[in-house]
Amino acid sequence: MTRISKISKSPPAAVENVLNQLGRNIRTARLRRKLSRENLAERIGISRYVLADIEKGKPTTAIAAYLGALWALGLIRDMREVADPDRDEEGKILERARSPKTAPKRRKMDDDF
Amino acid sequence: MTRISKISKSPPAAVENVLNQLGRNIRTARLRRKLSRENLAERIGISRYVLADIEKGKPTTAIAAYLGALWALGLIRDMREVADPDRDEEGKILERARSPKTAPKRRKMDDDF
DNA sequence: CTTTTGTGTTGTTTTAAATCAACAAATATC
DNA sequence: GATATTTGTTGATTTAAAACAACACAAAAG
Repeated sequence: MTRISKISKSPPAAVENVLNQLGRNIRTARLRRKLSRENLAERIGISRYVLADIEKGKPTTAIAAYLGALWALGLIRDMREVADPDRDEEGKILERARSPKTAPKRRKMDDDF
Repeated sequence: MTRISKISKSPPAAVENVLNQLGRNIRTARLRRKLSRENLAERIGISRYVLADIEKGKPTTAIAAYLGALWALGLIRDMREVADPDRDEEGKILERARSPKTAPKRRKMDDDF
């Protein structure tokens, strides 16, 4: 936000779709649990306006607000596998390939620190 | 965000863990693909500074930036199942239960519009 | 009908997110 | 060794996200 990024101003279709779907899913989960926006927003620690933005799939909203919604709804577990290195088959192949000069590669460790 | 939300200032452990893990996963995927921060950031449409924040798991960064990173790395598909109503067993049970007075319930439709 | 609750909208204020520049440090490449 | 690239950090600027108030409307409850 602020100095709004290109990715937020006009996200690629794939990102926009995920965002809209996520917002609708959060709304569905809220209604199923018979929670009002105000009620759920309070549990998350945000205002009802931000929760409304989330349900609309607003791109510029802080990721913590989205994750907080999932958490408050008991759905945060769904995030655990996202981008899991063990499931990143393409990445594993690229790593295994290790072609002599694909790019500058600088860090010795790949996993973390 | 400004007027920093409680959820961003001090996220619950579950949210913080997901955030840190997600950042590390994105970093791992980037390194496997031998992309520099600047290179990947350009593809995403953000600055290298924001990508650095993402890899650190910064809570206040726009969700579109995170999703853009996943998209640019070919990992956006992992987001499609998050909070999927079909998988929300607890929500389905609550909906089926329909106890006489659990909350004010206001909207007729539960799925979307 | 009246009251209550939930939601949508608009405008205002606050304030920190995103960017950029410049430098230092680390790593890779030659 | 020297050079190029990547990354980290710090400080300054820009600007829109988040909160808030106030209103209207819808739907449910009395």
